[in-house]
Amino acid sequence: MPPLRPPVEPPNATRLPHRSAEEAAGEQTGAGGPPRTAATRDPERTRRAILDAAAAEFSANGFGGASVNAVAERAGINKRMLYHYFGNKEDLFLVVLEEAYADIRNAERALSLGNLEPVEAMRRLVLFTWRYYLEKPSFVSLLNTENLYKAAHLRRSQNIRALHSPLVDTLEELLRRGAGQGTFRSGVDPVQLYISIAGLGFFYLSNVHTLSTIFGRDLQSKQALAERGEQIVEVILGYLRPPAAPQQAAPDTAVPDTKD
Amino acid sequence: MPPLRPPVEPPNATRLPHRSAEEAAGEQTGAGGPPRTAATRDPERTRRAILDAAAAEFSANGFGGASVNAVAERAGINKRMLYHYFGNKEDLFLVVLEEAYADIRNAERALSLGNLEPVEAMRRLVLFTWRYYLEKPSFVSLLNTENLYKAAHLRRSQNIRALHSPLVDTLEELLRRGAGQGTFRSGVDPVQLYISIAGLGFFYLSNVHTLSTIFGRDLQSKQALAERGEQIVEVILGYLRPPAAPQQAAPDTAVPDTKD
DNA sequence: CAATCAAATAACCAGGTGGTTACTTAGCCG
DNA sequence: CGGCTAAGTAACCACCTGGTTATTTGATTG
Repeated sequence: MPPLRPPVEPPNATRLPHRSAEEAAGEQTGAGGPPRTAATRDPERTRRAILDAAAAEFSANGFGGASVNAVAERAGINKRMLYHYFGNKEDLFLVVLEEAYADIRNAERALSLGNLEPVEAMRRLVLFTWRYYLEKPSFVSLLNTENLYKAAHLRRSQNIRALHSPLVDTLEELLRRGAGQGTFRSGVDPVQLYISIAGLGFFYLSNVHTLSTIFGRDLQSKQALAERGEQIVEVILGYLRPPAAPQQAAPDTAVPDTKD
Repeated sequence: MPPLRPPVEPPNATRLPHRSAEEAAGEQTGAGGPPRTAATRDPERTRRAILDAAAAEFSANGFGGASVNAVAERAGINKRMLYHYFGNKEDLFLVVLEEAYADIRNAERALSLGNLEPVEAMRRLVLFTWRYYLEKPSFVSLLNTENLYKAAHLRRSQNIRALHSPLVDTLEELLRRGAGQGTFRSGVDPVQLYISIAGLGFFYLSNVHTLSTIFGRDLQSKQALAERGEQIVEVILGYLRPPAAPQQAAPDTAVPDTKD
């Protein structure tokens, strides 16, 4: 009896043919004898195919539920190659995780929040974070899986911490600027704030299936998702408004505009 | 080679001896022949032992990573009994989930928020939610696992939805009271708000291992946890403050609540 | 053009998987 | 007390698991 696995909706197009259409075009591929081995060797493409397949498999089934056999099949490669390139299941998972983190932090940096007006910068960061999770559900799932294992893999990573300090620095500077001009309350911890920004979206998406079920309401509809994005912005900016009794208003630009 | 499993810290005391101390006391247990079968039959205790063991196993390893052999071992019962009482792995998981939900909703109801002043009631709900997750990490883990499977088990549950409507009703009434007396902004959707309250704590705890790693900061210390609790209260109550320019203050109680 | 080494393959391994078959035994009820 | 059912046990099953062994083959390089 096959082990239960989470549902896979589309016949997932992640399994790449080992050869591109271009390359195969110049030869008689179909009619001839059975091509036992791939005609061309391409370590880079093989590596990429394994990583993509692994990301899909791990995020779909969790670490424990994922099967290296299935990864190899998805990638269209021999299982032995997976061990050749990545050593074992755990090391493969770590590489997938590291890539996922690098991707989001790079996209974040591209926002160039330092050049924007604080409220606008914050709004963009919040919406970016929400939309990133929305567009990359595999990222959400991978993090959940890794936390089930108490970050055992990630903790072995070398450069993970350096990857994240720029984010904290940016946020810190943003909060300082906002507080200086009186549009943000002061004394906000950037790490706590980031966890709030992330959590308001992450939890919604990560738990959308149970939440939809218990509240009897489709939380994945286009409208519901758009509403949630707005909601998160409102919560964060609403929280960041300075308290009614102004702590220390800056003499010049200190108009407490609660725009939006 | 044994399959990788998430770490288990203490030699988990969840495995109950099949017989209570009282019962065993009245007999010569130790010296005699090898007691092949339990001297007493107790379906209720067996059922309970299986459920407790299953909750521990599922939350520690996820659904896919959990092993029914391990559940039986933890519970100190023969695996066949597990199938006798619960049918199969999936049905067992569903019962565990239903129990977990019933527990939190019952505890919530016991708060009697209807009798409290709105701001105080909200503060208590927020802190209760945070502390519940904190004290029952297995609940957090179970929900994550169930969402990996797109709530396939929970969706088959009959009475799950009825279990949650009182929560929404309570929150709705709370928001109406608060808006009526001008301490909360109006037009807040109770479901969105609850997801925010839950998410601010759930995400922190669910992802505490990766977050601690990437930010290089122990987010599980007593102090950090206390700070987070305060933070969540601040974010929610900060958000709920009415906007600076009062929208339309109701002279009496006739607040045009745009509920939903 | 032979040597070399990485890329790739197929077949295999011990042990774990969810689930079952065949059986024994305790306790209740007529 | 006899019989029946539910509680309980041990051994087993086919299949899947992560990982390996032994081998072939493509491409580069001296």
